[in-house]
Amino acid sequence: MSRTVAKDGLGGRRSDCPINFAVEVLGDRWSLVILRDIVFWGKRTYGELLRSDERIATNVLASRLRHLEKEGVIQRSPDVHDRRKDRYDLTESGIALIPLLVELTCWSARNERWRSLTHGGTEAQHRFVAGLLDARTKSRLVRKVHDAARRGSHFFEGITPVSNPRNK
Amino acid sequence: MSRTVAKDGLGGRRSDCPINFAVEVLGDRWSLVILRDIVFWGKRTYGELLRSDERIATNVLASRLRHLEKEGVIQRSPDVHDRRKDRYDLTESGIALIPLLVELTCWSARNERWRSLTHGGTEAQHRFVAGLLDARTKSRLVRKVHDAARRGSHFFEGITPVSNPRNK
DNA sequence: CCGAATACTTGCGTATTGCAAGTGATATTG
DNA sequence: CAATATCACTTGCAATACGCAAGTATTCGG
Repeated sequence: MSRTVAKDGLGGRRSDCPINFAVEVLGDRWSLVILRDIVFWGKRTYGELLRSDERIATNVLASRLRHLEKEGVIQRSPDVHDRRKDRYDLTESGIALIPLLVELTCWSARNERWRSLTHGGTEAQHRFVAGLLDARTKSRLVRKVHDAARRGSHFFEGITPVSNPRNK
Repeated sequence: MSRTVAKDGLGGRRSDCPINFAVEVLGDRWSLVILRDIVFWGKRTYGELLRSDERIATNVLASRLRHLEKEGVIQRSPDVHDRRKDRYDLTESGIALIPLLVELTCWSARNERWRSLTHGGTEAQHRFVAGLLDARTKSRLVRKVHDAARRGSHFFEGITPVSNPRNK
């Protein structure tokens, strides 16, 4: 018996368009920010994700995590060492989002409105963003982020983040 | 005199993160769908954009167009041939979003949940999506979409779209 | 056993989206 | 030139999503 899909064949989606599909999975104010924290900073628990620079509300985080799990982008599992905790790991489909996250970064990196903001963060972050402006370096970086994710690790491994000044 | 920015240097943004920046510009249920119609189908007027496959509500379209204009992604101008109409054209910043739109398409193209939907559309659309699965073809396609946009044209020029069966 | 940590839920106010109808200006038709 | 159609919206209202503060159940460490 195959997966249940409405008789229009769209399974409740607004259309069969691949861009619309991605928008229905990721098109909100938080999903991609959550995935950023998982991919680049290795956050894996609810509490870690809650402490994002952008200060996501606790009920919204819960709602987005369920959504992303339902869409097959992340997978929840109990933490074996601490039974209070759950882990949220990327699925294959989630790992496949890395080029998209890089492309978002790349677009902002070339955007004047973004560049005119005050930028904090670590040296590693600045070098990453600067590297994306060169095509060769960029594809090398995508591979690195990808490899880290496959190892169950994350890109800024070993780097201590510097938090948003607003959150002091 | 420089553009006014709040004293935190973030100009009202939630953080200085480039991914968050892109999310604040594009992270909603409609912005990328509107840009898809402009880039791939050459829609330029309010009425054309209103007739999207996904059936955007008229007030929401008005709101999103103002938002995208304010964010510098599109530019509004009166139609010289018909004074009832306005044109919405991509800015440089909007053209720079093409790789992102392609990446969204690419992710869905590899996603089983998307592939299991019933797919309509034209032969040209199917060939485009299939082409994205090969890296060489993909970068050639990005260039083609880009070139069309620079000419003030669009990728599926001359192709008549087939509409969503839901909208009959 | 007890206080702290963790992953949530609940309640409530505001903002965004969805739906249907209406409006004023311009273009087209007879 | 008058009637009608087209076009880009606006308005009103309901439903959903988001933001904020507080509370709860379970587990951990001591």
